[in-house]
Amino acid sequence: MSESSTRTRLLDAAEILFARKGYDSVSIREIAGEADVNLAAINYHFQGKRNLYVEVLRRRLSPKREKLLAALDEVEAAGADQPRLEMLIRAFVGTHLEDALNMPGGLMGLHLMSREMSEPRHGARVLLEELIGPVRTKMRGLFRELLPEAGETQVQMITMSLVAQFVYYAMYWFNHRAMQENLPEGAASFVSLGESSEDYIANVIEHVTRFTLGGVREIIEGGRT
Amino acid sequence: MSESSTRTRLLDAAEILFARKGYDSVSIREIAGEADVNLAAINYHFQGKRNLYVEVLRRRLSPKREKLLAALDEVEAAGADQPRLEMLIRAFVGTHLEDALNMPGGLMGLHLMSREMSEPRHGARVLLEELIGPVRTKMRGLFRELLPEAGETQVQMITMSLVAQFVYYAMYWFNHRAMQENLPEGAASFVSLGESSEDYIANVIEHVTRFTLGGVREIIEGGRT
DNA sequence: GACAAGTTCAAACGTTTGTTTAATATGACC
DNA sequence: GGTCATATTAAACAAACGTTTGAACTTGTC
Repeated sequence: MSESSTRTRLLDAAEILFARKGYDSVSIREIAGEADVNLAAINYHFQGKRNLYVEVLRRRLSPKREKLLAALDEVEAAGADQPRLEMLIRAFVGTHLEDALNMPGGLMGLHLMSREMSEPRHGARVLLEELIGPVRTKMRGLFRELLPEAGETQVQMITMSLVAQFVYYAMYWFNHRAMQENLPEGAASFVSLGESSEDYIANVIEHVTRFTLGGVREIIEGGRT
Repeated sequence: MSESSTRTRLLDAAEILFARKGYDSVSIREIAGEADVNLAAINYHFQGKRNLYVEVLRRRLSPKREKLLAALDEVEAAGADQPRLEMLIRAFVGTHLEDALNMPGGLMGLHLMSREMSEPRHGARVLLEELIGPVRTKMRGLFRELLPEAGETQVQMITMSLVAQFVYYAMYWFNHRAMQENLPEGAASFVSLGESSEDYIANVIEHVTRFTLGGVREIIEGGRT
């Protein structure tokens, strides 16, 4: 059935389980079982549970960082006649969500990063060093160029509102089935934004982009009727 | 020192620890130790760890629900000459964040609910039944009244973008110290939005309200140059 | 003071946890 | 075919987990 290496099978199984349940709620026996691998293989290949977790994160970081920086480069290179602010927002949200769709395990990777961002524990250091730091530096530079009137705090909060949205939407995609199951009988049903993940992601990208665009305009130019 | 009852001390300690680390990462020994209470008291008063968690959640739900519904009632009663959309958004965000500030343990309660929303596990049912359901019903009604042009999906996504932001800002408030500590030496520092929690909450309320207002306008009225 | 209900306590229960060990299997190279 | 590094395996390890037990201790009532 699965011809991939023990190491890869462990990473794949661990990624899914960590994303779904969180670090402490997953036992290495569960991971080994899911990967159809002997228990001790985890410590042989990764020298412990924590390092397996870090490696799961790390595997997604470099590709994602490169894609993000490349997408931002494109925005940077665009002419001033183009809607560069909208391009920036769409590139940022789209890159995060789309490679989550196209890459095997990508959605899990995004979900895992979202989880780690809202509860930084075992992988915060590597996440900050290898992904968030470089990307945010470039994002800030672009924002400052495109929104020269904006103050430093405004740029920070705009970025947080932007990140907050796709992090939340990513988490929601994973959790809303479980939530549906837990629903009491009479309760209102939850949001359903497309049957497939393709539909969902496309809808979210479009919505978050436009919503953020409006938010930025209100923050920067607002108050002038 | 602490004259409160064993039961209350357990709820207080558990709330802080569950919010900070998550359900599975906290042992009942840790809780009992923090509350300065014997280990077995947890099972005596709460019949188990899971039920303690549910009771921690439940303690915050009713007051929060009443405050939210009351705040929304005020908006509903406001005259059409007032900026009711802005009032609605500000009431929703403000109620969530402000009673978190004024109530002892309130910030922990908000953080705990944020966590449970992004990772529904042990308390999802009670959270949905007792808080989210009734409040969302009223929110939807108000949105439909104030934004008659908006479709059902638009209202849902606007609400999610709104919730996403203050959930993220609540989490950020709790985590950014830990993140700071984990920062590598050369890395860029994180956002600092006010020294005190009062400053932080006031800034966040103002920002999220205006950002969301702009987002809503763009979504509903946008596309017409 | 004695009884009863409610509460706290130290100790132990059986599981499950992450990790380690030592033996075995596998595959490449000479 | 023998040799060696790499990889996998079953078994065991101590530690930590949630929970239970039964005795000790309060507290209120007569």
